[in-house]
Amino acid sequence: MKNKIKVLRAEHNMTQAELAIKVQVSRQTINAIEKGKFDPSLPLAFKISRLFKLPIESIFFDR
Amino acid sequence: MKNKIKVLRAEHNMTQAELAIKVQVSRQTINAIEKGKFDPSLPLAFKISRLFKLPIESIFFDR
DNA sequence: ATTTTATGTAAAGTTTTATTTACACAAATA
DNA sequence: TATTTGTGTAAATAAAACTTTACATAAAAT
Repeated sequence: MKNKIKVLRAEHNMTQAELAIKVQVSRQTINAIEKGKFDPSLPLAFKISRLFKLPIESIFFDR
Repeated sequence: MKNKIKVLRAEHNMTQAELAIKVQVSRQTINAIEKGKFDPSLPLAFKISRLFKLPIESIFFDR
């Protein structure tokens, strides 16, 4: 599953570490998700979605 | 995290077993998610969302 | 030129999600 | 009444998400 987190971070001038703190995970977790190493849990996807004020479907792509 | 899967199943006249087959998980996984024992993975949430043709946010509720 | 900041990555370990097998029970049906 | 169907649940296990610690590197700032 791909995602637009890196772009959204750039648009919001936010580092991986800053985003990690805001959604309460480790920086490595954000990095891994951005790099496609694994998918976020549903609750984490919701947190990211709310932070950027965008629907989950417009941030994460299943296909 | 709560969800409306049981209601959506009812509306679509679908058993837990049928839904399980359609989204390719075990019946017990569907039951556990309906009963709130755990949250689905993001890919599974997407599958359910596509099946019922509804946004993830209208099926799953973080708060 | 040196230090700081941001990112990438790796290994070991914990927690959460999902599977498999199995059984109990109620309601519908034969 | 006996059987089938749908649901709830449990224990053992596997797989995936996430943490922690740690190190490497490139770019930006001092």
